[in-house]
Amino acid sequence: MPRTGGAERRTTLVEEAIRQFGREGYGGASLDDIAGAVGVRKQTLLYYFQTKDALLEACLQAAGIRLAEVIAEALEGKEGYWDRAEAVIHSVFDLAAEWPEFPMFIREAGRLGPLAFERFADVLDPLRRRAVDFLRSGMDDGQVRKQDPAMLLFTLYTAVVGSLTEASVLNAVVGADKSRASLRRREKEVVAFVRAALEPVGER
Amino acid sequence: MPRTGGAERRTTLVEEAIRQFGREGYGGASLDDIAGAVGVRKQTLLYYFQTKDALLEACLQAAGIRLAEVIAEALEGKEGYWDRAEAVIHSVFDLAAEWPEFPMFIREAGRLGPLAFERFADVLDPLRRRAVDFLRSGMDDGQVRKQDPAMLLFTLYTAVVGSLTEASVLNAVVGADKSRASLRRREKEVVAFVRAALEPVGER
DNA sequence: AGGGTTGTCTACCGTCCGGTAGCGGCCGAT
DNA sequence: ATCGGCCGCTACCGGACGGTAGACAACCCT
Repeated sequence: MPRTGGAERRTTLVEEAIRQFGREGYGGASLDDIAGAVGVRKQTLLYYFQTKDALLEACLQAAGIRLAEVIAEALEGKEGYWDRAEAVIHSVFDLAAEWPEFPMFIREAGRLGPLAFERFADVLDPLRRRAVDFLRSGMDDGQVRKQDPAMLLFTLYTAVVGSLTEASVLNAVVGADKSRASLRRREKEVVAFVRAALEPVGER
Repeated sequence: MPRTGGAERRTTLVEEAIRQFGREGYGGASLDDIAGAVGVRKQTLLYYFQTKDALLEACLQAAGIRLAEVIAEALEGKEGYWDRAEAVIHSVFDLAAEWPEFPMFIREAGRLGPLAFERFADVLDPLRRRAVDFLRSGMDDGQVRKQDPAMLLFTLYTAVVGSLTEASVLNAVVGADKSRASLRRREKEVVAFVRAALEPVGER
């Protein structure tokens, strides 16, 4: 009933949609529930986004922008190969701590097929290129183990996103707990793992 | 119309359900489609599995059994830490090559919550324990970098399953192709990555 | 004051989906 | 030959969901 004003309502709806798409999956989340969670009727949601697919696209773009911001901010003023890699991982874990459904949503985006994922990835493309160049020059400098840099980036991605999204597996394998402390432990593990995988022979 | 005989029909339905649950997700796959794909009506499916949930449970158990078989077979006659780890990864990639939806289904199982995942993981629990012991003794022997073995197993899991399921990401990051050769390349990458992450200081 | 725009609502539609009811054919045992 | 269970079918139900139509209220501009 209260009129909140267009732009604000839009972003609230997108944020809630990301939460629910992440938790329930795109198919599993209903417009009714998303709208209800922000205190509005489905038809109001459909006023802002003419179709469920349009809502998804808005979510994908918003997620891409948000992630790009977070990573760019983490890179500011960081020097040295390892500092930068660690800062990126840390920033993503921070984002996941404050917004647990965010990585889930990204994984769901991948599941929805390449077209959907591109909407998200396009925003991040400059960062992707930067990361590949970063890894390649690290290899040239002898600070990173030599390998295909794009493939390495993919593997790093899967390790980070996986450790943020596979809660059930974590529970079954390790005996999880959902506390923030546990998240930090996982971050440390991923950082150690990645560091070990990155460092070249004789660097330790 | 043709009567195929109970047990055979059951397994055919389960296999098709795993395919569709993997591709479309649990919510996205319909009983009509699953039944239709094996040439039978939905009501016949419901004759074998009284409810969609029961079908899911059968799939989870079947998937657990299948994976346990594949891994156990891969471990037969293998000696040495690295041979065994590599053999397990290879066997999982082989399974994924012949049945691409299988890893997708496992990931979906994780998404459906701890209860569902346990149905799958319980079958694998002996192997899980074996893997943890294996990693721990490798650490004691100085053949594996020291760390929390359960956590390490989790990270290995995410790296392998991630690289098998995040096709859209692979496409966006590397410029994918879905050929079998590309799968082998990814396997080599994961093996190299894991090896680098496992080996202790000064082992190279 | 009043007309257009913006935002939210009620009411409804068509479709799809999981699940129920119940019929009928095939087949082996008696 | 017939009877009972196994197996597959047609027909249907109730509910959920995405989306449409249109009323109505608040606000803004002139």
